[in-house]
Amino acid sequence: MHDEHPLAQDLGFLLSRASGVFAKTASEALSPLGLRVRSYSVLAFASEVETGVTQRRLAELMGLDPSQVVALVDELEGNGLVRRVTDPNDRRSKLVSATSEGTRVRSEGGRRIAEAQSGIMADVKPETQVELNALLRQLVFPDE
Amino acid sequence: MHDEHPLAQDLGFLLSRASGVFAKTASEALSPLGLRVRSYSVLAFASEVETGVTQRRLAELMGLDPSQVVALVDELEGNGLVRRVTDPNDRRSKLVSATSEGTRVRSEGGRRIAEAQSGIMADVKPETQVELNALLRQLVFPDE
DNA sequence: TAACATTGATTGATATCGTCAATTATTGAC
DNA sequence: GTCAATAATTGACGATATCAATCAATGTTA
Repeated sequence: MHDEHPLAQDLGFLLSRASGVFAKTASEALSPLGLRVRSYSVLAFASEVETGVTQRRLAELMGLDPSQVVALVDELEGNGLVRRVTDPNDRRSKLVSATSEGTRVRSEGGRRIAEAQSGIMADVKPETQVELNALLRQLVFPDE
Repeated sequence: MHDEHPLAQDLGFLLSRASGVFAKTASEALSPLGLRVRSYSVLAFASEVETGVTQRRLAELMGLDPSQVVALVDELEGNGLVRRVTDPNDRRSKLVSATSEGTRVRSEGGRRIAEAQSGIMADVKPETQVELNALLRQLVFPDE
């Protein structure tokens, strides 16, 4: 085992690079749908719950500044993929939910991404993939 | 085990978020040195080999467009942390190498990052960390 | 050797992303 | 009823990603 790279041990560096590999693949897979990776993520969260998700929660889930969520939802709403309604229980919040068209596009996007990325982890044992998934989830969402 | 998040299974999403956690930590750790994460990475690679690294190679290692490397090296050179000399064997290439000051700053940066990130993986078994490292390396540098 | 394609570095343009400060509307607490 | 806290929004600015075009040097080939 050689480690000529000084950053080969640097987990942050490796995560960033690995993330880039996936992001690039996903980006190309989504491009025909007119979606970016970010937009797709928002759409996916908005598709999950019938009643919708607040933008505050979206920012939290995605690790974004709330102001970025505004722009993302603006765009998706403009394309008719999500709707944004004031939460009747708290009129400060807006509930973002997918339209039927949004739900359809989200599914299509999910399929495309899965297909495009299927090769990346092909050499990795399934149980290792499961372990990796659990590890990252614990790291990203420690409270859940 | 509940997975309320639609993207909880999405490895690309998790990698991106995890990468963000590390990047933010590293960024704060490096800020007192006047370095960004990217600059530090370039400096680290430039510190590794006495003779220096070509910018082409830097772009490849870091997954960047060559034009981004130009700006990064410009900045580091301006701060006296690296030097850039024409490769005598191929006058198209520039060899980037760390100055003595650059080597010192790189060490200091490495220490700061390690300290700042020590807590993040504290709950993860050492052998799992090793496995994760190997997995990501294989994914990012499949040919090495 | 002269013509041509390729490569490495560079510049510039454009779109996206990250971070912060400030504002407005609404809610909660005292 | 006043005041602090919260959710969304806008605007600004620097950082990042991507791409096209240029220039100098090298490699290829007729």
